[in-house]
Amino acid sequence: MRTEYVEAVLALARLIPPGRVLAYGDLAELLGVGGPRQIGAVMSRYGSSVPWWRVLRASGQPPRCHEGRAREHYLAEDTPLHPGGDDAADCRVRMAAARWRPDDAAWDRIARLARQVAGTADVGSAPAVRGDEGNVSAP
DNA sequence: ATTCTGACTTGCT
DNA sequence: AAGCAAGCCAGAA
Repeated sequence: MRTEYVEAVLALARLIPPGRVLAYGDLAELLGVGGPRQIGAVMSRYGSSVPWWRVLRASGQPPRCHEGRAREHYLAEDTPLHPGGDDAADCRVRMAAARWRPDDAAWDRIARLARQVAGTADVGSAPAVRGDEGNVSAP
């Protein structure tokens, strides 16, 4: 696993604002390299220094074996949680509401990171960004 | 080279 | 809603 990839993943994780989250697959898609499992591998090994709880499974479940610690952060950051489960260790984040939508400035940084991991010789291979797909469906 | 494994996803019961 | 199977991407044995 290339160092630049790790750095990019960690940098991207750091970009996620408090109270918001992103799925492993989202990070992989944003970087345009690798898959969800690669993100998971990076987070597992190097994620301790970044807000790892803001990176979770697409289902809204926190990383395995870290539900308890993750939940404390969610409560502290007012991350939207599913009702009911906000009492047990199996709390789930409401992805529809909590999923981070990067602003223009963030997109710029993300594109920079993507270019960085794609190798210096890429021809504007920005990630398959979806400009503004609606994912915030307010219930 | 081949097989196993994993902080994953998706689709089908 | 919950469990299962197959896909997927890379690193390790």
